[in-house]
Amino acid sequence: MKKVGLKDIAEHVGVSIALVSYVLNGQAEIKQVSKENAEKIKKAAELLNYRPNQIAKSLKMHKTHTIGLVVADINYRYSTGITRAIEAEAKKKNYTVLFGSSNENEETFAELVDVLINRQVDGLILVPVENSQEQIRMLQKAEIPFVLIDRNFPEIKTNHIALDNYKAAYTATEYLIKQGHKRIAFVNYKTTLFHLQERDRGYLDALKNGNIDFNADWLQEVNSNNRTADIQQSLDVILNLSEPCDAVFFATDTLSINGLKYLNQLKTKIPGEISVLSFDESEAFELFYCPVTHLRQPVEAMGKAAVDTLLELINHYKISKQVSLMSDLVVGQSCRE
Amino acid sequence: MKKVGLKDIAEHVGVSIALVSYVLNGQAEIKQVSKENAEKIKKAAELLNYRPNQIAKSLKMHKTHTIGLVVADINYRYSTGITRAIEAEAKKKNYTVLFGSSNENEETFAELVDVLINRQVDGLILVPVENSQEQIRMLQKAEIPFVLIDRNFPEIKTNHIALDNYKAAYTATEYLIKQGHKRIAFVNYKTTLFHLQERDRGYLDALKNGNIDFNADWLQEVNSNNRTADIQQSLDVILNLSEPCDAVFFATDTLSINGLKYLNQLKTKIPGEISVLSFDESEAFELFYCPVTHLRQPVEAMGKAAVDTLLELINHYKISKQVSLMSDLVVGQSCRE
DNA sequence: TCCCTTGCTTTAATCGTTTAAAGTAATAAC
DNA sequence: GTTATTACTTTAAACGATTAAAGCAAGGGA
Repeated sequence: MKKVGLKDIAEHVGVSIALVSYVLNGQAEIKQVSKENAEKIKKAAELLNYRPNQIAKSLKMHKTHTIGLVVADINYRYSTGITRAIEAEAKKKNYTVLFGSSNENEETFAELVDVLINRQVDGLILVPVENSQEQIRMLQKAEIPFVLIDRNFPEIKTNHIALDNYKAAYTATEYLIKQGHKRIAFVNYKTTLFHLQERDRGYLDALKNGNIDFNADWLQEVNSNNRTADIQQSLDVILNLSEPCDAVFFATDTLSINGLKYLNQLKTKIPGEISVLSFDESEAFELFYCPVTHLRQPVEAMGKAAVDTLLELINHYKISKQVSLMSDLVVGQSCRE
Repeated sequence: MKKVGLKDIAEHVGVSIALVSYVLNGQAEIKQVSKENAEKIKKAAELLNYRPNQIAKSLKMHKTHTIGLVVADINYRYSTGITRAIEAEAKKKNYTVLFGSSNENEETFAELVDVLINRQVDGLILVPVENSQEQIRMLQKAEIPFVLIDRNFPEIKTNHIALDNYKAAYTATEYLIKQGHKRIAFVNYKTTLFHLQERDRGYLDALKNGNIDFNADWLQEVNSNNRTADIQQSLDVILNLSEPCDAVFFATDTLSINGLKYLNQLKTKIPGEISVLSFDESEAFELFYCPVTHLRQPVEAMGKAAVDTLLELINHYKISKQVSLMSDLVVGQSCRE
């Protein structure tokens, strides 16, 4: 079964290709196609099971109705959430999503962006990886519409959608203080990523405003390529201080999962011996013996905002938009009351 | 910054477009392009930062170097695993993956397949949903290269890659019997999907060959759109039989997670009061108080097999390939020793 | 001198669409 | 009875690449 094109329909009906195109694009009225022909053309298209060749259309129209999405790691819960949200929103707007996962790797990220551009995506939604500033600047110079999501670089002015990480971390820490915790640890990645540093800042400010004297041992930094061991070491430190911590706040879900696994191993009782609070949610929390109190990101809203912003950019509204969203604190039973 | 095309390079160097095309496609030798020009052209391409327009190329070549992937639900652990595997393998072969999630919905599935075909993907890798037989037959009639993965319809002869579900369920059940269990329940979805029915068959045959008299109450069927409640009811049944079950085998990870949550709620001790075995793994198992014994699917091998098979089909080798893979039994501590 | 290679380059058709612009009857206006 | 208008329809040039086929010098052989 060979592909049927406009030509086939035109021949079948006995009119020109142009007429067929007009009718099938809903321009029958404006181009004053006779009702008779319009009818015949529609029937023939149906009969021959015509599928427009989007490739040809894209070439002519300089629009592919495709947006490219690069997430940091498809294995993150955040990634599947945001992918789903973006896909759903894009579909509503009649766009297709081409997507890839950089696995937090700079080269892979650059490659993916390249592939997507070569495929003529109309725009990009990106979760940038560490040290991808040059790549981002390149996109700006090339005037390719894009919006950053989840993360951004404060030194580069971009359109981006992100959580108010400072406030989120602040709120969570404040919550722990209100619950009566006096020695709150924070486990974060050692990173140059702004959004994670903001979480540090929120944590520290909340302590200060809560009149808690910060002890440098409380802020533990984990190296992402030595995660498991580093987390264990971090927890060993905060549990064995002369005054051990009574709460630990993990800066991401991956940190939480690893941390909780180790705490399980140590048979540390939660929240009896230590309270636990996590940034981001995880499917794994569902089966933990006590529901983990965590910050939930509004992925649907983020996805929608990202797609909306990108489409505005694509449609040549020269806009500058920085959307900052709030997280919800989902109270479980992993923090002392 | 406007897009640079072959024309721009040609003008810059002062040659024809054809020459540029030859050189940039590595046909310099065979087309006997002078070294001088070849050199100049390559330099100019670099200088102007030329990116070939894949759309135009695709239109001419009738090949997009894109494969379409439709998974059942991006939230399944299996989906992210297989997506990753397929992406990686496709990348090696220089193909891009366009993907979508049907959310187990028949219409969404059909729509996605349609969109992908309109985008002229070279072929499709599909996890078909229930009642999508017509859609599959349509693809065969249209001679569109595709391979089914994870699931297939025995009544339609297709190329497919799937687990040997019968053997996997058989092996797992046999394992439970060897561990001394006498009353083994199996919780599965109520479904017409062949691969899930095969799991039933494996379970039943293992019981028979293990000389265990099957009790109809042991095989519980859950309605997927009333999952939570149905699972609870199922567990209530098997736990409250005059002779309660001493093991429960869940047919999928989603069933396991829901089941374990309920067992947690009931404070049923695992494996003390009941042993648990799960098909598929889940991130959630990591934080369960005892590691869950489960069957692990070889997603990497499946992804590779799917891509390989599809590319063979695309390259006009008219093949018929049904790949059946084995799962591993990952022994945890959720089954009585 | 004429023709045939050889070595290199250009011309032009093509892929399947879109869409200005031009063409063509029939009807209306003067 | 011309000319204008209306109501359609077709022509043909794009879009940016690929690639047969044709073109064109310069050198070699007769």
